[in-house]
Amino acid sequence: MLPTERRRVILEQILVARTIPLKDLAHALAVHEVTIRRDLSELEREGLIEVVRGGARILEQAQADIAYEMRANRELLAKQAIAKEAIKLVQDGDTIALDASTTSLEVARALANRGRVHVLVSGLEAANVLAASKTPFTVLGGTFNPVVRGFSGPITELVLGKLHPDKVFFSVKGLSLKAGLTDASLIEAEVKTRLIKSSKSAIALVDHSKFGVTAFTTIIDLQELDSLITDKDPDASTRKWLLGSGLKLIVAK
Amino acid sequence: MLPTERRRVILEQILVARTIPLKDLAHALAVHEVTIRRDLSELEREGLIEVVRGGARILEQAQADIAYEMRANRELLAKQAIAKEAIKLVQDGDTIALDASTTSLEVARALANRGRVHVLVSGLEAANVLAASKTPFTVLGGTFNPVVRGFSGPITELVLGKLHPDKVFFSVKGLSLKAGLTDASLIEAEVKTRLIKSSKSAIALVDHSKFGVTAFTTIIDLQELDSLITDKDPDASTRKWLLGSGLKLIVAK
DNA sequence: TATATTTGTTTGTTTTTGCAAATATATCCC
DNA sequence: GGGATATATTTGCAAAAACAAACAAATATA
Repeated sequence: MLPTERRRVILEQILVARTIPLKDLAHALAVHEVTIRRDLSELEREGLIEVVRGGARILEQAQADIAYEMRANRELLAKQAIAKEAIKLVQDGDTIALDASTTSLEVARALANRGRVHVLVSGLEAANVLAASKTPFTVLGGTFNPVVRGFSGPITELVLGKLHPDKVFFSVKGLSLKAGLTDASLIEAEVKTRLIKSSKSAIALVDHSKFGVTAFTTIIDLQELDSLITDKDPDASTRKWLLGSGLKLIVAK
Repeated sequence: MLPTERRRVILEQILVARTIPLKDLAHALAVHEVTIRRDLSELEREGLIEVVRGGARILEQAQADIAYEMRANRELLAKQAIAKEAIKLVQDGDTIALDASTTSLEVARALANRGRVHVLVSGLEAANVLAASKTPFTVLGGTFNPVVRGFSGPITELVLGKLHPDKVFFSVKGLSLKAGLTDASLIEAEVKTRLIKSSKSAIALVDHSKFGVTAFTTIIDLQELDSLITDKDPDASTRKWLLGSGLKLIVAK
């Protein structure tokens, strides 16, 4: 088990148990106590927990942040740049829907202090971020999917049938000429598709690492997309293809 | 139990009871009296309490500060004891619904490592706890209510109309002879009422601090309740009234 | 292969805890 | 009030647990 993974598990345990003996952690993770001790002081240094004699305790104020901090965020800068562009499209009074992606999470963070919008989220971390702010928001119900840390399934679809947000921001796993916008799992793709179809305007958030990637299943046709925000100019042929379908291409600097 | 946690409990007990015999603490926490004594002098050294013969007393000046710090964990031991009893009622394969109360949050923590159940939650913290565990769960959708940190509103009700959990655990603000089970806000009460009506079995979680309290609005009639779990024996007349309506009264030790 | 990082082991120190004896304080009874 | 008695507190000590530091081994990385 990787050290970062081990620390993530430790955080999970502490989140559930609130306070936990060092011995239990060492036993559960099958490593020496010294290792756990070192992990704990590292986590304490990050301000996530408090080390006490015999173990560790959760910091009440960090409780909601922990789930978010647990995620290694790849391409964070790119996602933040994209999120910054995304909220420029938001107008007062809008209802904004966000999928459960990490890019949308950055949009949630950017929206958090904006006010005068209502947000519809399908991801747990986004809910935590917004709960910590004053932004009103609604959670799509549904069964929790640990992989994407979002909600999906029949309940989600039931709710989506009733709601019609003004704009939906969503991310994808891949963007390629041959397959269009693709995602890794059918269930998640289904939620995204429904979100997009129910909303008045759909904006895809696609960082450059997704260019040329074809994931498992196609989400929607390009024609249904209103805008696409990315952080780097795509190559000429992709660019031509994108613009050809009439969408607005926004490249964050 | 970790030493720091023990001291927190001591402080909480003193805060609740204002003055408490040392013997009771030693017995409740299952440690030697001298240990409690040493804890007390430590707390006294921190200026939080005053040690008196036979026990300790809260310092009026510190009371406000402590109360704030402990609000989140108030009656934690009682809630944990109740939660422990609650999960004894859970059977493999059950679908369990939890309201957004802090008592139900403790039930979520207790359920977290149990497995073989599906949980339906209406509170954000419970969702975070279950997400950190391996327990499958579904979130009722709805608009976030910052006061209770849970979801409510038309979306919640839409979802509740479709779901029928086996057992619902819920907490109340007050339990009194004249008004029955009461809660503080209409919106939250509405969610609870719906949850209870949609589920096959309703179990109220009522710690002793709720006895004799009448909050704003009545949730349900006692007749609709299957069980009531508490941490202290209610007085004779309340007890008679409760048992008279045919419910099962469980007192956690 | 060499270097850096992580993990485990050993050893010594500190802290915590329980027990018991000694001391202090309250309580009762006359 | 003056013991006698009971109860509470303090103190010293030893066992156990937790911790820190230094070093060795294993693993990963260049």
